[in-house]
Amino acid sequence: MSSFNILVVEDEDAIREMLVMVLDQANFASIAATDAEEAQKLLDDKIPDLILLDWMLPGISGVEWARRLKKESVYKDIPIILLTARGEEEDKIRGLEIGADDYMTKPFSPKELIARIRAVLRRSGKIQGQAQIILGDLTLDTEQHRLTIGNKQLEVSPTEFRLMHFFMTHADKVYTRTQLLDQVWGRNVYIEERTIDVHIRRLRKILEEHGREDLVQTVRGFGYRFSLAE
Amino acid sequence: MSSFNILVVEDEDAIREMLVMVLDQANFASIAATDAEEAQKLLDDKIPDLILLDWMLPGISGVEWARRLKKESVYKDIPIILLTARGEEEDKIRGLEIGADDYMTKPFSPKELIARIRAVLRRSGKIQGQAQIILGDLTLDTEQHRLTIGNKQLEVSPTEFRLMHFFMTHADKVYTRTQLLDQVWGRNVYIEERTIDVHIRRLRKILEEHGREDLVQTVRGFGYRFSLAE
DNA sequence: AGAGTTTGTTACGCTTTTGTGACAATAAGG
DNA sequence: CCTTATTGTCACAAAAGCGTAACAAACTCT
Repeated sequence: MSSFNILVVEDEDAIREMLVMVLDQANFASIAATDAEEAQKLLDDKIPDLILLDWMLPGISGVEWARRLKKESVYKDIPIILLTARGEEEDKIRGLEIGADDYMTKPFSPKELIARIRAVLRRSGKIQGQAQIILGDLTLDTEQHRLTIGNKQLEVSPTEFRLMHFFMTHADKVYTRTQLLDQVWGRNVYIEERTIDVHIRRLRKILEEHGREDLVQTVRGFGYRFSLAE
Repeated sequence: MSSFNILVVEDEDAIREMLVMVLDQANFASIAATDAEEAQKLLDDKIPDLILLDWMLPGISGVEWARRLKKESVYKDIPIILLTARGEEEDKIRGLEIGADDYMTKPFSPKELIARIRAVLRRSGKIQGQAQIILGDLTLDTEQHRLTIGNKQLEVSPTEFRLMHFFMTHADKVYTRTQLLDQVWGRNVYIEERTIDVHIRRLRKILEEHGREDLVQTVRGFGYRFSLAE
């Protein structure tokens, strides 16, 4: 995996250093700034693949700077992950509104951070995941965002697509509802486990309409399994 | 589904007791200490699967102790979840550097705690034992949650699966009904011992339907033994 | 703003699972 | 061979787990 360049904008020394360290360990190259002005200079020098941006910054705030970036065509495609100490929903919504690609609430584990960075890079097309997952006559194309069975295309909702994507990349293994929530919805989501059942039901219905009956299997007392077998 | 051993280090009595109680209910075995020194002794005695560590401790602080642990190869792989009171945000960040695996801010819900513990154990790979247990032509796959004999799949209930899992991982040894209840059902479950007999019967029936007669053997006066021999 | 989708939650009914008591069968020991 | 302790088997009721529909909230897209 080639190295990516990540711009860290964070005014607190301890946190900034920690971030750089974590990134380094995960084989990301990083450049760091303590405020928006400094960051802007680095940006002019070299366009990074991703920006880790603190919400609160001296001078121009992180959000404000991000908003400006997203308006300029040169920068608007750089993915931004916002960092904030407060886990308030309001901030999150505002952050995502201005076009941030993800949002991390401090404190976060290094592993989670890295995972999110990868996810964002993947989404923005910088990391090429496997574009097509093929299982039997099922094909899920992440680039085209299409799910086909044979040559027929299935109409699935975003959640169904993600669920299907997870299943197809983790076939034959049983997952509990909790695990599915973690993996498909995200770790810090607060959703009833029974909701999974409903989504499974919807997925099954779509699959049934195309003649596939037993792809999603119930393992009573444990969870669900996606498998071509049996 | 063997129980995990969790070391709780917390100086406030009420919280520590609450933790132990919650863990117990979730079928985790726990040992508790009130300070780092005491915890170290317990650690020397037996390596736990996870440590729940209060940030603030009398004497050596939780962070300091954690840092030391992470430097010693014997201990460095034990996952640590730090517990902190609200309003120590900054400190928590610093805790990341020492390699804690997660954080919990007091007060937290038992549900959340258990969820995080599971997540950490899952990440660190401890929750996944050996995926496949193979004994002769019997295969039990915990990931796929399948039990096969030759290439035929056996339809077993959750309890039967757990029982079979225990038997296959503890073949050739005799277990009393009490032991089986403890190991397969859980320590704090109160069930009649004769119930075991019924489950054994059900298991035998399924095995018989697939031509295996004497896998589960009665040792009169003691209990049952699972064995391929005889 | 409004129509149509998507998504999460809840409630209800059905099926499977599970624990238990009753009784039959079996083993042990004099 | 008879008595007693132990185990095997069955049937049943309670509980748990799951599928499904219906509803409401949130989100999209024009």
